[in-house]
Amino acid sequence: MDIRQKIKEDILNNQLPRGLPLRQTALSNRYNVSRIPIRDALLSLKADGWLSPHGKAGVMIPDLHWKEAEDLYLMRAELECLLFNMAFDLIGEQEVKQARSFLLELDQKNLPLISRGELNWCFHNALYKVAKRPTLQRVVEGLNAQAVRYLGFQYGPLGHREKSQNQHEVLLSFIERRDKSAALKHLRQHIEEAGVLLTNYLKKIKTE
Amino acid sequence: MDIRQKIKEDILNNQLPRGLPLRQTALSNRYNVSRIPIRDALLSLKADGWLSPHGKAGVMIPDLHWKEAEDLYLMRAELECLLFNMAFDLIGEQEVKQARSFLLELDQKNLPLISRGELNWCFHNALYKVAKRPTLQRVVEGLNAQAVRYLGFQYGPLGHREKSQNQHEVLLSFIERRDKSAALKHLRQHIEEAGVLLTNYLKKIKTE
DNA sequence: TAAAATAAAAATGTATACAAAAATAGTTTT
DNA sequence: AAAACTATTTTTGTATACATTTTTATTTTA
Repeated sequence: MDIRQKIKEDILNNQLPRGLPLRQTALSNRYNVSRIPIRDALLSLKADGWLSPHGKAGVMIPDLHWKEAEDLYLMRAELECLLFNMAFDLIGEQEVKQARSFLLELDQKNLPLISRGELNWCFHNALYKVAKRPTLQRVVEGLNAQAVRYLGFQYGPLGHREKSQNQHEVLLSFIERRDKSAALKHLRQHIEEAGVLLTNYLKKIKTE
Repeated sequence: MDIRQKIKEDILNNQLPRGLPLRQTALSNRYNVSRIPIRDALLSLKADGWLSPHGKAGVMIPDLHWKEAEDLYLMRAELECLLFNMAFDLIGEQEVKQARSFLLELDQKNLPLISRGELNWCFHNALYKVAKRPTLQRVVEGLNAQAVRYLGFQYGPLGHREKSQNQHEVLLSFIERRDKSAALKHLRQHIEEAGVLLTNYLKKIKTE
């Protein structure tokens, strides 16, 4: 597996220090590769919002912040509805079937967070991809990837797994009935609700 | 100046071959640096949508496509209105003044395209930044940076410079009158109009 | 002749070595 | 004692060298 992915997992599982600078040499020892691929990974993760600058040259793992979560979910709501709207008429049985298969995988317990994030994106993307809008799709994919940093709360203290799965099912049923406006409205609510729950939780634990 | 920026300029000015793979060695000779910083720049530009994959490992300069332009401007319209809405009540004389100074710079003739792109972003950002929403701002900045690839059309055959400048002025006057809903509506129209003009033009020259 | 397989080449990816820059510790000065 | 400067150490950035992969050209086979 590639370094970038390993670092993301280690960030999610709190295996790397938060706030302190990540040292390329230390990471190159940890993952048994030279500094070059480490450097690549750090630059790339910084560009994707998984790392932030530390001082003039270093990078660090940024804190999770309600403002970031809120922004990510606000953007997801707007852009995914835009994309879903473009896709809707082109979604066929094929896509619904594929989406359902990802849903089934998501039902597994003890799935690593990063896999949950990927599968969740695969579900949504199975519906979006028929729109054939690569640029919009790429941005939306990036937002979903960033939101993964917050998944520990959703599947942990917020216990949002079951509700989210139900909403996914309902979305598919609206699609099968070809009820576009209901599907759109439901998708927006699905995203907004997750965002509000997460944001409020983050605000709360901040003040405590 | 850093390599990344130079490559962007050379892409805009058609100094590099479109569609063909960009060879790291060739670029390292062209810019008189080793392959490592070239590689960094190519990876980073690929992540930002300025380059696309070519084959299994290489990168190339992607064609300009109406679909991409349309997506970029649709996203800009949604997200910038979101951000502007958050910023509006916090925009003071300071910010309007700063925005106007960028507008003045944009009035210069014979400004390189890449500078026009930067100044245009600076104008918008001068208004957005008071919202203090780094995540949303970063995504919007990325969209603006991608849209720069299409600026050659806007300032060339479309001759959209003057109109755009007028719209910027009108936006500032709505802000000074503290007319939020008019300002918001106008910002959306400003972005959507630019998008529609660009998209239609790209569609047209495609079929000719 | 076209397709598949193989061999040669050229390109990218990674490791190590070195240069430049940044961070730290120590010293001096006020 | 605090601030400012200097020297040292550490860290990142870049160059060169090597390994691996990918691409291209050639040959073989159907």
